[in-house]
Amino acid sequence: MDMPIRTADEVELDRLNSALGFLMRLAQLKIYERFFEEVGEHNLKPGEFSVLWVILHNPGIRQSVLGQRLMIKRAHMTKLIRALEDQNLVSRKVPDGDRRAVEITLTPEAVTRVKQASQWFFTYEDSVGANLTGDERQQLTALLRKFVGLG
Amino acid sequence: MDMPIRTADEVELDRLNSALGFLMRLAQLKIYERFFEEVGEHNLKPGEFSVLWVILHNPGIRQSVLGQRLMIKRAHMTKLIRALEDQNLVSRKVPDGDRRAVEITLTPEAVTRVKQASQWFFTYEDSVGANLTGDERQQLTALLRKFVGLG
DNA sequence: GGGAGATTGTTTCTTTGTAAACAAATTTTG
DNA sequence: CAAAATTTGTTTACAAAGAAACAATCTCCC
Repeated sequence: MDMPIRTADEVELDRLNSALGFLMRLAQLKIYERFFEEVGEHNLKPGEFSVLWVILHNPGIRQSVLGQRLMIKRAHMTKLIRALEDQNLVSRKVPDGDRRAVEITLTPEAVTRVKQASQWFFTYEDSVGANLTGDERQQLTALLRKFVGLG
Repeated sequence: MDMPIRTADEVELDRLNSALGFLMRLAQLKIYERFFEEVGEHNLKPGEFSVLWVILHNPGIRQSVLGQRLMIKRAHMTKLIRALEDQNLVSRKVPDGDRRAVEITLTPEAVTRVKQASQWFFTYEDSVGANLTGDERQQLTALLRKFVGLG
């Protein structure tokens, strides 16, 4: 009857079961967890990789713009960029036009490194959602892209 | 030509555009951000609410099981529960059967409080994904539920 | 041209969550 | 049954991320 639950599967979530925010959080945690199981310490974390990837494809991008697109707060971006600079992966340049801003570029080493890292990164990304059919995966990415407003 | 990007919309994401993990992270951040815009400080954060909600529907649930279901690590769960206990929202009991475990129950005050909070919480949850059609929203939740292995 | 206000990045402080080592109780197994 | 291994929760130390206050620069508008 009122026996306390013993296993996670028996837990009653009630309305939480169809709450989008809740499901999304669970999904993201699951992905993140799997990432470290599969990829382990590849010395470039997913967050760092995506920052470097975007800089690779948008050389000279400004910190603020990078942050807006990746939803990283300015304060945090400062730390990320400095960490990358310390590893000699990016260089910062204050443009003449606007001396408040900072434009970021990859160092040559980083270009090589990121291209190489992209292999395992996207291999992993492709394996995410292996418990869905191809169609479902396709649908899911399309819906998410619309949801976050990426045309 | 090589003009640096100026606005977030122009940023080239390349393959990141269809990377499930990346999109999921973006989606979750967007939800979280909107949460605080809309709900503000409702003195119960989304994480706390979901913990309390699950305890409400599974009285006497064990910390470990709760953590497994909500993907909260044991160390963190300890802190969450203690914080809730300090607010007099939950009570802990070591069961006779297994003296390592801790069974959690809501206090009567918490029952009232959670039921009340559930009104704004689920109102918010329903508003998440307002830029999708009803069908799309439905699809998305179904896909996420399958993805995380619920039901 | 010269303030009023907005942007951009940094710094400092705090919150949130994880990792690793531990203690106590339980289960497994030889 | 007793030693070894596992589970459960806690503690301590640390990393990731955000908030608020700040300084420098730029934009707008009179």
